Amino acid sequence: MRALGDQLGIKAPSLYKHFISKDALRAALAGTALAESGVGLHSVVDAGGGVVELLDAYRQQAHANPHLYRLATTGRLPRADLPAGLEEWSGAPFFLVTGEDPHLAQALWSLAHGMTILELDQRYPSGSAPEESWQAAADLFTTRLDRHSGAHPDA
Amino acid sequence: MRALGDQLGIKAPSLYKHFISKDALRAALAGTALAESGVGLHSVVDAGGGVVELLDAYRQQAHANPHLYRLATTGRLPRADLPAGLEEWSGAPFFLVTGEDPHLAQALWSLAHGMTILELDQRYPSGSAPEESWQAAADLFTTRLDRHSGAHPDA
DNA sequence: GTCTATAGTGGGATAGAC
DNA sequence: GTCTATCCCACTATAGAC
Repeated sequence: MRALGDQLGIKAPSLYKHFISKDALRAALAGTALAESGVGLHSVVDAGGGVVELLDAYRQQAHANPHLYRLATTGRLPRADLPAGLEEWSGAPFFLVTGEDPHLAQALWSLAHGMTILELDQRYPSGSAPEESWQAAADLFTTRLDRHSGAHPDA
Repeated sequence: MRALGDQLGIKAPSLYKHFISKDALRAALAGTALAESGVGLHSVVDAGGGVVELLDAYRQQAHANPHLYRLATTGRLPRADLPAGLEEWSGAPFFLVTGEDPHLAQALWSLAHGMTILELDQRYPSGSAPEESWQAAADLFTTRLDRHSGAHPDA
C-alpha cells in the first residue's frame, strides 16, 4: 500500500478513502486487468487471428505488465467482486480460436499461462530459446485444428 | 517458521539450528521436492509410460502435496543452492517422452504446470471437468508423436 | 480527499541459558 | 539441539484534524 501510494503521489492511508481494504483494491485491479486483456485478445480474434496470433498477444500483454499479470492470474480469483460475465468473456478468445471446443480451449489457455508464468519466473534454463517453445506450442494446436477441418498439411 | 515448528513439535527459533535462514530452508525443501518428483516421473518413463502416464503422475504428485508443489514451482528457483544437475534431471522425463525434442518437452512441461497451478488455484469454472481438459492436452502430444513416428491414427 | 500519528498484528531472526 | 525472551521491522488499517 505504501509503495502504491508513493507511485500515485499520495500517502498509504489515503488509499483507504478509495478502497475499503487491500483485498478490494486487488479485486478492482484484477477486474481491470481481465477487461483490458479481454479487449486485446478479442480484437486479435475479430481481426481474423488464429492460435499463433492469440498466443503472441497473450504473451506480449503479460510481459508488458508482469506484476499486473501475476495479480490477475495467481491465487484464487475474487469472483464475487467481479462484474458478472467478465471472467468468461475475457477467456472467450481461446474458445473461439479452437473451433469452440471447451476442453481444447482450456488446454490452450493453460499452456499459454504455463509458458508465461514460467518465463516470467525465469524457470526456463538460461540457454533455452523460449520463442521456439512458443512456436512448438502453437504448432500443436494449428496442426490439430487443420486436421479437424479436413486439411492434412503432411499429406 | 512458527507454523512449521508447531508441526515438527519444536519452537520456531530451534529451526535456525538446522537452517541459517528461511530462504535456506525453502531452498532445501525445493531441492527435495524436485528430487522426489524426478524419482516418480523417471519411474513412469522407465516403466514404458508415455505422455498420458507422465501427465497423470505429474498431476497426482502436485495434488498430493499442493503446498510443496507451489514452493518448488513458484517464483525464482534458487539454483545456486541446488545440487548440480538436479533441475535438469528432474525435468528429463518430459524430454524423454517427447522423442527428445527440447522445445516440445518445454511445451509439455509448461502445459502440465499451467493446468496444475490453475487447477490448484481453482481458476477453472466450477462446472468444468478438468479430467477432459487433461485428456485433450495429452491427445495433442500423442497425436503429434504418433504422426512423427509414421503412424496416422486418423487414416 | 489529503494529511499525521498511531494502533495492532505478524513474522524473521538473535541471544543466551540449559 | 532445545528452550524462553525479546528485538526489530514491515505492514494493514483506523482516528481524527484540515
